[in-house]
Amino acid sequence: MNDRLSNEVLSRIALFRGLSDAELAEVLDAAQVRPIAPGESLFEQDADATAFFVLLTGRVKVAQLTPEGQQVVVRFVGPGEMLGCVALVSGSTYPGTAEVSQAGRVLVWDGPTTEQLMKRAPRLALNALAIQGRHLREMQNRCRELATERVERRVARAVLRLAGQAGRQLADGLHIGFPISRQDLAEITGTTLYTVSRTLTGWERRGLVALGREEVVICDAVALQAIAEDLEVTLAAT
Amino acid sequence: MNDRLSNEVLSRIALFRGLSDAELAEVLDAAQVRPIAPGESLFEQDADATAFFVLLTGRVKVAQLTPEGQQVVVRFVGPGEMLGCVALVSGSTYPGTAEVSQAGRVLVWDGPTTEQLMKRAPRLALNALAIQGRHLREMQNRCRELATERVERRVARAVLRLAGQAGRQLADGLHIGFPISRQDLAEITGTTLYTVSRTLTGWERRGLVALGREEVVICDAVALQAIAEDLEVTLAAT
DNA sequence: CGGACTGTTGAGACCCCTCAACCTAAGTGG
DNA sequence: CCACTTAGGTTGAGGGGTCTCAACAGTCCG
Repeated sequence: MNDRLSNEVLSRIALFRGLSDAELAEVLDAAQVRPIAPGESLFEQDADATAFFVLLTGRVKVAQLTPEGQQVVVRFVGPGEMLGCVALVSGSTYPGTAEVSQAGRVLVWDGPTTEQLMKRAPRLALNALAIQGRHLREMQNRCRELATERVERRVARAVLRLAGQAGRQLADGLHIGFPISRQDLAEITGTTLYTVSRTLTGWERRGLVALGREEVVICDAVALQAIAEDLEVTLAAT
Repeated sequence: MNDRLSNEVLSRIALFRGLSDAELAEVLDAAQVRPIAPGESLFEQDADATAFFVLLTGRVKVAQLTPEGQQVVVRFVGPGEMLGCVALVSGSTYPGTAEVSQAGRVLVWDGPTTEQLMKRAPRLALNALAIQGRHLREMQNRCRELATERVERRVARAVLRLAGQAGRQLADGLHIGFPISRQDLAEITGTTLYTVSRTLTGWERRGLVALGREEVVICDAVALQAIAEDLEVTLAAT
């Protein structure tokens, strides 16, 4: 089955870095390849964790639903990233729901297989640990931002981060590579779609961004960076 | 050196669960035991990660400092828990500063040794992965709380969580096992010490808690739980 | 063409932060 | 043992950043 997976794709999967050819072959042999379609869920919040995923292509949104019905986006997953690792070994439940937003393909392993593979190829476990550590660090940073920073700065950071993850430079500016609504941005930054809308409109008036339906185009990345970072330039424009 | 570590202590260390006696001996042989004193730092934020710790006894507070000088508490670490795992394999920097708040002892390994041990005993890596996964899930929950919930509820949750971690039931109520200031609670919940003080005083008037210097005693855990959870009882007291 | 979804904008309220003053308890040194 | 210092805590007044609610506009789609 691994003849269908180009080396070029595999080499960009951080989880597999440093594995020997033999180990890689064993891991891939144990995997299933599955197509995923928009709207589909890879897993549901609070369901028992039964599978571990690596996204080959496409895009997935992982979100938590609060008891009151509010959504909070945990993260956006792009090609080459892993999913469902939190519940991996501990045999617990998924902390959120993984909804496919762009079609693509995933590699899937079940729980016992994953554990078995990691025991036979410790490199795999170490890679997973390192990647998960990066996720943990990111969540810590998000907590710090939520606790200490104003909404405008959080939105600026979120837009820049998304552009960094999946940005494409076109003639009119830096586009985010997938549709993203005001509601999505609100759920990422922990605010409301109203406040996001006001913030973005304000930036558009100052020429920092261009707006569209489910679209944000960054025109002046430097100025956005200034809002996101400490540099309170506040050059009394207008 | 492991003759100085009682089996009773070792059995409570989640990281070592499921290791064979031989593996455990090898891991412990590679470790250094170090006493730690209040005020001391196990590691500093943004310093290159060089060591991995397991806390045997004592208590450690891990906090992030924002560029503006505000502190955010990442977590409190108690006996048997591991520290510094985020930077472990990835060879990156520590995401926060680990300050000792109660004297005790730690086990220490350096980076290469840790990696070596995990390769030889995959169970160790899997345990670390599971524990770190739990931490990640907790951070996700905290983010959700910060993004969607009122301060009073966040403080209630924090107090209950701390009591769960290190609570001791005495005659006058459930004590948190270590001194904790209003400032600490503010840094945990992402608010200010003023708001924490007002919230706690309000609870004290209603008989839910008793307050002291760097001390909070839970008198009515059920009522606190009601504030922390959805159950807006709001039984117009007074 | 009508409905559903996404986005914008205004008005009002309120939660919470900020600043300031003051209080109490715990150390400290003469 | 007492003045002094310091750290932790409380409380009040005021202002402002965001949320909430509501109405409306633009866009996509059957």
